[in-house]
Amino acid sequence: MNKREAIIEAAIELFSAKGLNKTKIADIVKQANIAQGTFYLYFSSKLSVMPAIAEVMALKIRDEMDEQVDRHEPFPVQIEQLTQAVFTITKEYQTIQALVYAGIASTDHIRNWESIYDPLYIWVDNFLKQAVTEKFIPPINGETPKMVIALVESVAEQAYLYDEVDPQVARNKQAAVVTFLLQALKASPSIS
Amino acid sequence: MNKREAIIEAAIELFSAKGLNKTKIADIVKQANIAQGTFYLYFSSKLSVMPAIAEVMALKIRDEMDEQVDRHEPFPVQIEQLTQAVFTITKEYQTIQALVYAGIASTDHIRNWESIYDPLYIWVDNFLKQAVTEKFIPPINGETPKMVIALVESVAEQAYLYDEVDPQVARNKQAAVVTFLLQALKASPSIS
Amino acid sequence: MNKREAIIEAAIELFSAKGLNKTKIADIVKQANIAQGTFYLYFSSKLSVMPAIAEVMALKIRDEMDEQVDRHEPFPVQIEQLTQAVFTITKEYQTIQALVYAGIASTDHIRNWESIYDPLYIWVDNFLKQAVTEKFIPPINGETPKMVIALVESVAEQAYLYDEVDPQVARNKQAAVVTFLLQALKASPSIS
Amino acid sequence: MNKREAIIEAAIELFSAKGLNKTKIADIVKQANIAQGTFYLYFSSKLSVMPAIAEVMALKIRDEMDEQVDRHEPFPVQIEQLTQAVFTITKEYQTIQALVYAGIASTDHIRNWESIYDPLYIWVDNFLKQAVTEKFIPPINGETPKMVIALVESVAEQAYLYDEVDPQVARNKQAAVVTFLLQALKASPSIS
DNA sequence: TATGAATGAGATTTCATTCAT
DNA sequence: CATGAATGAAATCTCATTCAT
Repeated sequence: MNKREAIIEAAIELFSAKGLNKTKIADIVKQANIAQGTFYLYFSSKLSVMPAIAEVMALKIRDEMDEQVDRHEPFPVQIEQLTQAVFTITKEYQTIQALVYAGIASTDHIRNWESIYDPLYIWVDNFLKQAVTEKFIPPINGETPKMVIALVESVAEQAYLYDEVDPQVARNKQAAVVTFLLQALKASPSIS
Repeated sequence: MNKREAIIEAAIELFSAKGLNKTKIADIVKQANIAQGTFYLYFSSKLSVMPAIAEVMALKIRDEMDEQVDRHEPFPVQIEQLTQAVFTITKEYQTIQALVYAGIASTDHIRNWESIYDPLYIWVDNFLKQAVTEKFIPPINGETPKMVIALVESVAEQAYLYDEVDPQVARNKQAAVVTFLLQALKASPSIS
Repeated sequence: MNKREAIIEAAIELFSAKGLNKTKIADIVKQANIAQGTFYLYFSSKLSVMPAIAEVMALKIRDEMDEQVDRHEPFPVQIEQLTQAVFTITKEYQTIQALVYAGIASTDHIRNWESIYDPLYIWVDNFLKQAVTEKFIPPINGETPKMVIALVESVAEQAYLYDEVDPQVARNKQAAVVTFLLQALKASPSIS
Repeated sequence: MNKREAIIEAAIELFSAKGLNKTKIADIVKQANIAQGTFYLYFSSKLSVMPAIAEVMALKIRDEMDEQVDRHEPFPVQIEQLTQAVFTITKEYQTIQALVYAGIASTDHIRNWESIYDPLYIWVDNFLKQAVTEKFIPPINGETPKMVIALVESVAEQAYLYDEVDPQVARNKQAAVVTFLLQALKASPSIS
């Protein structure tokens, strides 16, 4: 079994559950079933795992979108599917997005951090451009993909972090963000 | 002199400058000019200061909005002023904003998060409702104020977090978020 | 209300319940309903309360003996009543006897510590001498009173400290110590 | 070299010399020649060393008895030798004995106290049973071994705890406890 | 590569004591 | 006499990191 991946997986799980500060390297190695010293063969410190985590998380969201979004559906449905993908991942991995920020804030500017999120940005960018091509929405600004992701992630976090118990609350928030997004993107009313 | 406030102020200053992990309680008490033990009369740990900081930050943003937004201007201008307020505070307290987010998310004092941000939510809610009254925008969803804040904060963080030197980038992002917001709110085109 | 006594009473209760080390002066003053600083008007330190406690405890045991022992009963019954008195107090104030030792061991030899226990020794000494006079037992050694007290206290502590749950165990131990004592004192078989 | 044993040995030495409160964990690790953190690999706190110390002390007393008691001597002599063993160890480890007692009573690790003293109880139990077999004493109660130990330990502590300079006092107490015990055990008068 | 006991610097935390009110 | 917030020295404890195996 790949120990590097085991570390990343363990770190994601523990950071999600206990937060960055309360997770000790001792916890990570225990969870990953490796020896204390082995950690340092793959990473130089706790924070140095963060970029790898961010990368994995970005891919998880992208793949979830890829899986859930059906390009044959009307555009508003696709938008709903897209938000659903983010909500699903956020629910499973709680606060990882905030932790990524924490990682950035705690580090002395990691190079090309943004590029780690590129696969996700590119996917959403393509998604929106195709919608433009298909005349579902008017041409978009270059910042739009990032804003779409940021918005949906923020709402998803608020849905699961603070209101966790009631699933209806999450559904309301998701509906609201879908509407908000469709308006922001000036989506043509679907013919349905 | 209020020692509790001195601690919060010192913590904001030091967390901004050195980050959460590199700031020691010893640093905070030194900065606040109090004894080591006095810290524990007011807070139980370093992280337990975060909610108080979040409260202060929410008020800072609200007050900045209150100051910058001119209700006599056309609505799109007001939206620009509102985003400007968030960008101003985010720029000044770069890391604190991410830290509030992540720091709080990393602890278990999260429960009252929503109430901490209430003053800000209420301000934006009133702001939008007045815009509805004045027919600048159609009636809004209850989740809209939170989405507006979340969106603008996310974009502002992305603008300033990554050590980007170019101020033009921030300006672009701000312009993009203003446009995005106006569309999402279905603001009537200003007459200008 | 007498604050000095309030402190002693609070200390007995807390030392019994939490032990010497885990009891803080802050706990004592809280329990005694006085201010932190007030403690130092009556005692110079936590340990300096110990002699006062020992004094109170010795008197408690003596008074309990005085109350329970009926001089008109046959001697073996009186011995049983005497042990009963010790068991009663030990049960109520758990480990105080051991704590008194701890106090001694933690201090740099308190003067005339033994004299604090004098009232109890004297009572038992008188009790035994009367039994000698009444020919219940042959003449006793000067150390006997202390040995009687030490033995009964030790057994009582073992009864309540480690075997606490089962009341039958305590009863067995008490019966055993009564028999043991009667033999040690060479008590004449009672006529019953 | 076994670090756990080094810690226990160092703790015994230092608690004897300086008492429980004045002995710091820093002192123990220095004496044991290990690093500060290593202490916590073996014990969770200063007090949690006490049960281990108690175990060692019980074994010391048992071994001393085993060495001093000569089964070929008349029974009263053996009893004297047995008490002598306790007095010897108590004199050598004055404060430790009281500390074991009080220290253990002050914590919550008490549960296994009886099992810790088991080796000693078993030795005395065997000793007394052999005396029964050899008709030196009539059959004994199950509690008797514990009472014998408790009594002799209490008297020995009283003899040495209060800094009494006069060795004659200790000798008197020992003689008294021997007589007391022989009577309690209903030992047949030796033929001498 | 992999291990995990050991390290020890440096962090957090405690709490007896003081002192201005 | 009484108070209790403030103190800060000194303690406990943590945990990232190392290194001999």
